[in-house]
Amino acid sequence: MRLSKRGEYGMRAMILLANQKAESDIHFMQIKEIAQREQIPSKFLEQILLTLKNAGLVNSKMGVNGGYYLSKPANEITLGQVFRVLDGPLAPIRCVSQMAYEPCGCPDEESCGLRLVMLDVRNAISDILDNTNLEQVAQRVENVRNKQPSLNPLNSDF
Amino acid sequence: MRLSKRGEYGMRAMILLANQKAESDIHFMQIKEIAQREQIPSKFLEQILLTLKNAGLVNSKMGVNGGYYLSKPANEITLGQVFRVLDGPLAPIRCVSQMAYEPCGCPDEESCGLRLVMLDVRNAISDILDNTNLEQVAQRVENVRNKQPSLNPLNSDF
DNA sequence: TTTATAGTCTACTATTATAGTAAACATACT
DNA sequence: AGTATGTTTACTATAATAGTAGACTATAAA
Repeated sequence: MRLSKRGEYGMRAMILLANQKAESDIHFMQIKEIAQREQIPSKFLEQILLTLKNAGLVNSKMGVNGGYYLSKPANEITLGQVFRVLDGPLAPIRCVSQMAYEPCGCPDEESCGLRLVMLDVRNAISDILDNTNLEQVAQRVENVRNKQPSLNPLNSDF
Repeated sequence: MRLSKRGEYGMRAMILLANQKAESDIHFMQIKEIAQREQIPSKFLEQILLTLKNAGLVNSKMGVNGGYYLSKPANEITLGQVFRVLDGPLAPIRCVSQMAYEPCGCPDEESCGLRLVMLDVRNAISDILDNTNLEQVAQRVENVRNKQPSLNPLNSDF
């Protein structure tokens, strides 16, 4: 589980799209606007959104006033899904991956200490990302924005 | 958190060294032997062990009957330490890294939804790797080996 | 004191992933 | 018809990964 730039940009774009959806029901958001608001190179973002579209997570409309939008309600898209599309398996090592298992070459997988621990890690990651959807993230963002208008910028609990 | 081949090989070597230490008090284990038992290219393993030595996690003795051994008791070396030496920060993204923080370029870090979630992920990973030491891994391996003597047909103990 | 053994160090290579850029093309609204 | 938008293909530069090769150095036993 390491987030590449592609993954980071794609996740941020999806979260932004989820926020938009909450505001007006179907808003076509253009690459240029997303790129500007999230500080992402727009040509790179183009590739990323295309990948997400091919995976069925977003749709788009061409032409004037076109743009991108989530293909499903925000609460039906998990961060795990987005991550897997852009950065592959959640597992830190293939021998504990659910979606892309491969033997790693250790002499005995059953009693491989590394594998036992990494399986725990994979499950911990999955517990978070597969159980967090875009709506929940958008909600968290809003909570932070509302609850602290002017307190200590380093403190995130109040 | 993604384990490279370097990381995987290094972790497996460390776990093997931890097992050896339990058996005879100071046993110098040679690169060749580790490479053979763990199926690791020995020239690559050489580099990895050197890195671990420079980080102070193992020591070595040159010459006839030389080899490598853990520089500290197995219960004082965590998987987190080994991982960081070979594969860098645990965090999936730099903006939530404790050891190698860097801003990621989002417009407002405080209210970045991605960052909030990734911080949870980082902490979940750290909870496991920074609280698991080589002795515990060795113990887990032994438990598996003892408790299932003949279930797995690939088991090489019989 | 020679010799075999074992780690050390410096270079080099091949492949893949990352992070883009550029330009032609297709579609849809006015 | 023209313009704004997404689509597709092709290209590039840099870095990381996964090694390999070979010379060098230290140790201990014969």
